[in-house]
Amino acid sequence: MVASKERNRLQESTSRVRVTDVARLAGCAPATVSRALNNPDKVSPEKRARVESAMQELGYVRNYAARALRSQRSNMVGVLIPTLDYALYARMVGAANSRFSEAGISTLIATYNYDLDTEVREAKLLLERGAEALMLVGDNHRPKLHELLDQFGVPCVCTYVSNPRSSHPTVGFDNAAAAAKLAQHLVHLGHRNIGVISGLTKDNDRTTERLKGIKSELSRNSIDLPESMVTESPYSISDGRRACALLLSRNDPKPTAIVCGNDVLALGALFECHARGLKVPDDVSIVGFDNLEFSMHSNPPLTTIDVPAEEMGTAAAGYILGHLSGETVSPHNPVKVELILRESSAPAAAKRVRSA
Amino acid sequence: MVASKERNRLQESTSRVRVTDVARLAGCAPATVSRALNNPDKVSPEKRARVESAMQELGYVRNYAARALRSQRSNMVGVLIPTLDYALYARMVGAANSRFSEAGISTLIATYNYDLDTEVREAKLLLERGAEALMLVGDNHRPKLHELLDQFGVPCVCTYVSNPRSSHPTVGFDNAAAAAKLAQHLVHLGHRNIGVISGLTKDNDRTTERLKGIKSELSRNSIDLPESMVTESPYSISDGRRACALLLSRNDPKPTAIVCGNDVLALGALFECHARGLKVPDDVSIVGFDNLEFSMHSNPPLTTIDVPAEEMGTAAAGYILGHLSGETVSPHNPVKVELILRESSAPAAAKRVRSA
DNA sequence: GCCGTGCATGAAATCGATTTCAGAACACTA
DNA sequence: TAGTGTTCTGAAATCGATTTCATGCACGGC
Repeated sequence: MVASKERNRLQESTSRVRVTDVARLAGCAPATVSRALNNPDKVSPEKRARVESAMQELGYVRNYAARALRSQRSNMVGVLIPTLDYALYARMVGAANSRFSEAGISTLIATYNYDLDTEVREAKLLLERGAEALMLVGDNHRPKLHELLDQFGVPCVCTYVSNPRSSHPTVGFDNAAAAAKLAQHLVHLGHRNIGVISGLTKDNDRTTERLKGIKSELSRNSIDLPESMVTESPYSISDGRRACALLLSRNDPKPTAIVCGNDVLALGALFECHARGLKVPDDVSIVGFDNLEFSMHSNPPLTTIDVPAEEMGTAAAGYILGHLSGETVSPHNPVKVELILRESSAPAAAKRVRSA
Repeated sequence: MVASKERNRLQESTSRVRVTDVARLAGCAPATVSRALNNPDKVSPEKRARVESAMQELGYVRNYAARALRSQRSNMVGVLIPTLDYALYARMVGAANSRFSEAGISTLIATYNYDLDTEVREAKLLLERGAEALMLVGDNHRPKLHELLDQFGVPCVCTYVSNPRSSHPTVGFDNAAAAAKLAQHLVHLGHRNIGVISGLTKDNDRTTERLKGIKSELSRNSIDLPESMVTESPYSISDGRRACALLLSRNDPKPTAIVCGNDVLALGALFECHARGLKVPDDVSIVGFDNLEFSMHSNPPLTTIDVPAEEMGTAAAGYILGHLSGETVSPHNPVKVELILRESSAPAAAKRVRSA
């Protein structure tokens, strides 16, 4: 019988069921229905039961637009990332989304393809949509973006970076320091001719910082890094190959090691070396960044920096949720990035031994 | 002066600027402001200019909740996928999102981790949020989900599948046929002992269909596929390795070829073969599915089925946009999947020659 | 010179849930 | 028993933009 009633109702349902309908059936005021929904413990158990069964019977579903309008809370947050094509961003968003979802918050997603002006436009849209907070990537944004955020009184959190001096909350790590660690590792192995395949640095403080970290570490060790040993490349395997080919085509001092801006580039470099008959790590050491899934399986497995994408996503979401519920949350949340030593890097000496 | 005014206003702005404020400054009615925003050509150029400058001056930003409530249009669509961890889904969502974004539509994202009951819950949430359409993956969903969709009168599109008989619009391809093509390729190469590493088939019609396609193609060729030659595995490289190890541990007739449910599993299989000193494709042929970025670079490059994720995302978004703007759009939009022949598959004979 | 047509405009109703405010019912204390 | 709280409830105002409906105006045809 309930089933038939329901079928009936579905067909009738040109106009949606509203709180007033539920209230009528439950014999109470709309206000009570609303309370039963939002503060169940403020409603007497009997009334609550009546309301609940009325909702059930009518197939009531909330209208969040109305709710958002009146309560001034959208229960949505915006996630603004460069692209979903890069696994680490996608995974970070996935993790954040799970966390938000648990808290009854929906995720609005927007991408800006590494273009900061697009980022501003998308951010504005997210704010108009009522996003209660914004999750960003990096700490380098147009001032306009922060103006908007201020205007709306909407908090944000910058992921993938850690900068205690930043006026914006961050969840991430020090890209320069992490990259320096990588460079240091190669230096300790005795490499002196080091090439760099950086990600594109335009509008991207993560790649910029990584490059800076490498440069400063090398100069700290009085190692020269000529401009011709540094290339920039988009994040794709093929581009990594191309960039590697470029570095290896140098005649003077060929690099005995190459630092890559991420593992995708490193994988490309690995392939290029194979293709040229260069042995990794005997002839060239290759190190990456990010520790993607395939990196432990590549041939040879990649020495890299492990970046805990899921952890960052979860932590960023946690920060936002805490902030939204009025808790005092520490604005700077570093995550640990680790140097993962695998077989793609080895002492520079090894090469000399081989060629001897 | 404008700047100082603006700064002032920002500080004052405890209460947000509304259409009535803009209207007052522009010397017109709120209705006109609304029209200037939504149907610019219904407003005289002079008024429009006045309104626009007033909006500029006050820093007006729309309140989409109010707009959505009154106009019954949220300008949001929901994207409901198993996970963002798998590159193909992420890329598909990215492409769809770009298309939506161009059309002024925002993307609400939700994941259900391959669990159809979670999918229903998340779908309900998206609908409550006002999603005007839902983009789904696969054609296998709980009836409840479609009931909800019907109740709300919200259209959906199922991606990754193509099934003209389905009552729901689809954008994708015939997984069984595509997988059969893969199997056929191996059969044509003379393989008779074929192993299968399938993705998990629970609640997943794509993997189920692929497995079905392989089975039927083999049986069509009178090739036996014992249960012990079929394993299921989550989508990770390590799991792929494990599954491959399992298949190779068979003693009786060892497989001379392995069909994998996707390229991640295939890559795992490749690694496992290397580890065991088996040459691919001389000792074992390995074929994958999806044509991920790394697949053309693996060693050897993978024979696989190319699945155009971006194209699917764009097409699905296109379908939804068309449907929403009242156009009559064809409900079934197949995308082309191609067998990509690379070096990971070779005639079965090659093996006998080697071992001879 | 008059009337019908069409366009720009404004006043006011409206979308649907939440929330404020005030009142009722009840319990508990002095 | 009166007084003081507490808890539950309902009526009505409210969030902010859109949209309907009606009006005024200009224009062109007859």
